[in-house]
Amino acid sequence: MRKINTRDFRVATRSTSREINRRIALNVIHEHQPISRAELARRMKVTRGVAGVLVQELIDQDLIYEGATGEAAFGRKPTLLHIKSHDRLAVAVDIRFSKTYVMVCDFSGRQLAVEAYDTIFSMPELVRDLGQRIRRLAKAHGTKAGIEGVGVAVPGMVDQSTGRVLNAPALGWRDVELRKPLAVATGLPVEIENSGRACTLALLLLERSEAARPQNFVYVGVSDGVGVGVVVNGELLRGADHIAGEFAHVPLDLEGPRCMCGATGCWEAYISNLATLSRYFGWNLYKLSPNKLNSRKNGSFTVPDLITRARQGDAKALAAIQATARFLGLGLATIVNVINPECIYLDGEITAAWDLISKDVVDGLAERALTHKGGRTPIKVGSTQEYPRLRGAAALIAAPTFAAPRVA
Amino acid sequence: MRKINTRDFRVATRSTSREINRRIALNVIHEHQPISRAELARRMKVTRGVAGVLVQELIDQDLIYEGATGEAAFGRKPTLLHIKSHDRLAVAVDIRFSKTYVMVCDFSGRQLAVEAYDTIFSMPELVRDLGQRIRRLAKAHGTKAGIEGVGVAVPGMVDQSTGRVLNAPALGWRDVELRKPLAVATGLPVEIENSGRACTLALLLLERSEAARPQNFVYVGVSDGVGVGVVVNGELLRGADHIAGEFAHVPLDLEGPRCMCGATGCWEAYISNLATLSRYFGWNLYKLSPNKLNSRKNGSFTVPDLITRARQGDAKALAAIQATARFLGLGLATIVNVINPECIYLDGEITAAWDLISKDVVDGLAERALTHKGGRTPIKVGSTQEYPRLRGAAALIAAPTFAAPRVA
DNA sequence: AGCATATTGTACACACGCTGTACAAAGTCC
DNA sequence: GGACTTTGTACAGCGTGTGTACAATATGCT
Repeated sequence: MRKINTRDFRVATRSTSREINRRIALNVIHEHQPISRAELARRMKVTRGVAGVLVQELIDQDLIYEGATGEAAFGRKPTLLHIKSHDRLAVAVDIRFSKTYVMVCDFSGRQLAVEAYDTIFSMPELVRDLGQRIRRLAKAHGTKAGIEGVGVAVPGMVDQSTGRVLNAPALGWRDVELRKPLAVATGLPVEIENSGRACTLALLLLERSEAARPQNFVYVGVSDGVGVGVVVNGELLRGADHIAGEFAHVPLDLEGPRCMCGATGCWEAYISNLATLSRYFGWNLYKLSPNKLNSRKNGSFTVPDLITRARQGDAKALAAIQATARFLGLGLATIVNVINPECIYLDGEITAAWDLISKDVVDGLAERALTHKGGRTPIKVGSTQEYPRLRGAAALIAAPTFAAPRVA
Repeated sequence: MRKINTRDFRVATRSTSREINRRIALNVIHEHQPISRAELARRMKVTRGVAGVLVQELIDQDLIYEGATGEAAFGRKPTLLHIKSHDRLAVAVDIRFSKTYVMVCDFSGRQLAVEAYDTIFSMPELVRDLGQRIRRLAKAHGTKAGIEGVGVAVPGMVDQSTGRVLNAPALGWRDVELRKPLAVATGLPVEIENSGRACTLALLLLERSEAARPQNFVYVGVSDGVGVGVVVNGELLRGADHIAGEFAHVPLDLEGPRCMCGATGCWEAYISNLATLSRYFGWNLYKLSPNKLNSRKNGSFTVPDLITRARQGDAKALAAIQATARFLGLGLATIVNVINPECIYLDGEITAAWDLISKDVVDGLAERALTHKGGRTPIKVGSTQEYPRLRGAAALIAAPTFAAPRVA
């Protein structure tokens, strides 16, 4: 039951129905490709005539193509339709504290080239360097259609409408303009987004492996920080200023350990990789300044190393991981009580130890979930794909193709 | 950018455009009534011809009517259109720990009759009694069109799709079926909803006083418990099992005071009326059992009394109220960081002391808000209407008239 | 080979809905 | 009374889904 926005609505014209149905057809083809016109018509519950017209228009728009002839037990054999994603290219950029990754890929996420190098933090230099790399990569790998855009994933809060990075403590950025200068330097459309939310977009709009992907889910990526993306009714929750979904800084305890954001007791301060390592090494996060927190992350001992020790029988290592797991579950309970998603996608280094921690996570979740069913919200662990952040960045460019047209 | 649900979509038919535009017209008329066909056409940016047809259909559906002739400086005078709400009636029910309220009202929320009586907690009796009252009221006040439905607001979690009350600790209900038996007892359609969310629906879809009502906002009602309703993109956040938006039980401190829900440290346990009174009287909520918590609420000394004492110079009373205000603000910060609404509607007894507490609330909010702008999210205080919960209950019946048609 | 059967894909008449133009109705100003 | 303005309706035109018909293609059986 959605309210019509009486100050910003779209009246239906005589081409609105076609726009809607064309987009539905594209999504059905995307999910069930390869698929024939007749099968499309059955799934859409329209006549084959209309399906044929919709398909022809999508072919004219270069969004799909006719592939080989399919098999059928009886009757005329169908011509199968496919999404045209192989020769549509995007550049994906993932800027992290340690490294910056740049990838050229097609709209299905297939990698053509990947580069990684030490992140440049100062702003004019970063744009100049990144612009040169992207132009070089575009020249080397661009098809005749060229690169259609640059998607950038950043560990921080981004006003996606203006392309400004509002606050990225891990990079030391505050209210930095990035989209416009990078667009000028590359000559391409640029989209910037928080890395967790970019991953969420990739899950929502590009992933087609899992047939039953829900319209309401939450993505949680635990790494140096905690990135969260919320999908409500098939739409990424953005909020009034495009900064919604920051569950990472919801407190578990107002007087808890210091967080990189400056506050205390944030969920992130309990479950980030740094927090897990701190438990093992006995660092006192309550007394560290935000600057010193950052320097700790440069250590050579990582969470995967900690998991290895836990598997080798180091009881302290196991205890540290399981303590994180409990707090992870307690924070997920907040997400479940507030968003009530169909499922939660959990990603990050610590998920490699899922067999060791799943009980603690689920127990923590059930402990504070308000309903029995909420406490049993399915948690799907680990990304099947390499470079989830880069896929997310690419999704920023590729996803709008499949989005529903705005109506009413 | 919304994803099309490929397992549950609606293809546009040749009447879809008309459905969309008719509903837009209804909403524009609702917001700007009285309004002429020509003015409607200008606001919708369609020709007067189409507007005329849409209006005729809405008249045929008995949703609007032609009123008096309006004034104009030049030219032919317009016939003004109005929403037909006066002879469309609903019954609203508000079940609370202390009293149960029943109201007959029209679709604009205008009261025709109100009754209040001690709440019956046991289930077959409640339905029998309520059914009798509603049938009697319907007979006394029903027009020829009759009553169109019964809306019930309950302090607890409700699966609005099945009409079951999943958990209402204040009433001692757990997984209670209410909609179906009440529908049988009254012979009317019945809708059940959490009281905070019902109020939110009323704000979203019925209130037309405030021209600039946002599409993204949060309602927070502080009373015996804390009711929260979240509106995202003009739609009430419901979640997979219709239990989303429970910010009341997000913890401020995992080890905090005992809450009626059974957990500890919930926001509600810091800011409910009981929590405020406990601060003044020195009750230790950490050590009280949930049962005893309930009995405390029966006391004759209320928050309004406490506010009176604070205004009379009772420093302890003022301190208790302001401590609540600070925690109120800290919890609002979580809402702002997670939902990022355009504004927050705050209601409840304590808002009568807004002049005494606004600074503490805003300071608490700014303290943990992740962005400067988020920390300054406008807070709109107090309901202009009497019986906000009853208006919310009525909205359950009246609101669907104005909802956007589902498309794609 | 020839026919019945089944499925795919296209064509066409028709109904429905928005668009743009024209015009009658109604009222003000000079 | 005539020029002008605004409201409300009528109508031809075009876009789009609906339903039916039919050609194209392939299998199975006689």
